[in-house]
Amino acid sequence: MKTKIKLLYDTLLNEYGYQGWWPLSSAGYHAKDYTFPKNKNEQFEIIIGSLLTQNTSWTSVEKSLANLKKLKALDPVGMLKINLDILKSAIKPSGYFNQKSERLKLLAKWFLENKNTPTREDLLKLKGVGPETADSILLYAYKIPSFVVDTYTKRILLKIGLIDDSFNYDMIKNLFEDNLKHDYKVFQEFHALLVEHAKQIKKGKRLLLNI
DNA sequence: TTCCAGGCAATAC
DNA sequence: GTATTGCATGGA
Repeated sequence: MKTKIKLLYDTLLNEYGYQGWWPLSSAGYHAKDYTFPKNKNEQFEIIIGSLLTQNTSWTSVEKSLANLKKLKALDPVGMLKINLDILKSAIKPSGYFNQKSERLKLLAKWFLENKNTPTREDLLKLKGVGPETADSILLYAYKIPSFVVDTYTKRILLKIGLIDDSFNYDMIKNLFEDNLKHDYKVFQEFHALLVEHAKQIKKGKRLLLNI
């Protein structure tokens, strides 16, 4: 028998289709193509995108990424070299630019010094990287099946009654990971689908799914 | 104008 | 150990 989690996945996929995350400045969304990132620079772009998108809309992040690209700071070496004040103005659209600029610099340094695939614990030691950002980096930059839980995820599960308010980040993460095959492609789609669904609900275009 | 957006760290209690 | 607060911009 299918768990409610799997049913939710099938329903969302049927409703919205493949999401093609993580969007990249060069390739954009890339539905059904799970070969990204194709190189170290794309991997780094996902990492800094995951930091920039904290508590900020993706459209704001896209502006910041475009600014960084013009300044040749969308790769780790360029990020390390760029003047701090110029960096701050480049990422201004994403908010929290004082904190984020410092953390981007540290991420670039870390990325260049550590060539091996990081563990979740490695990532959580980095300044500005909490549970969601760590899982995003693992899942989208390194293709490791680590489920990403964001505020949307919790809100949707609450709404359909799969959890109550006492569930914390790790409990929700485990709920998904215990009920799904550990396939990074499924984890990537599922998280992206939850975000899309939440956006549709906010726009008032979708009602509660029948699950 | 107020609220919130693909959170996290520091501080308060 | 849990709860609260600051961080900052831009669009609805």
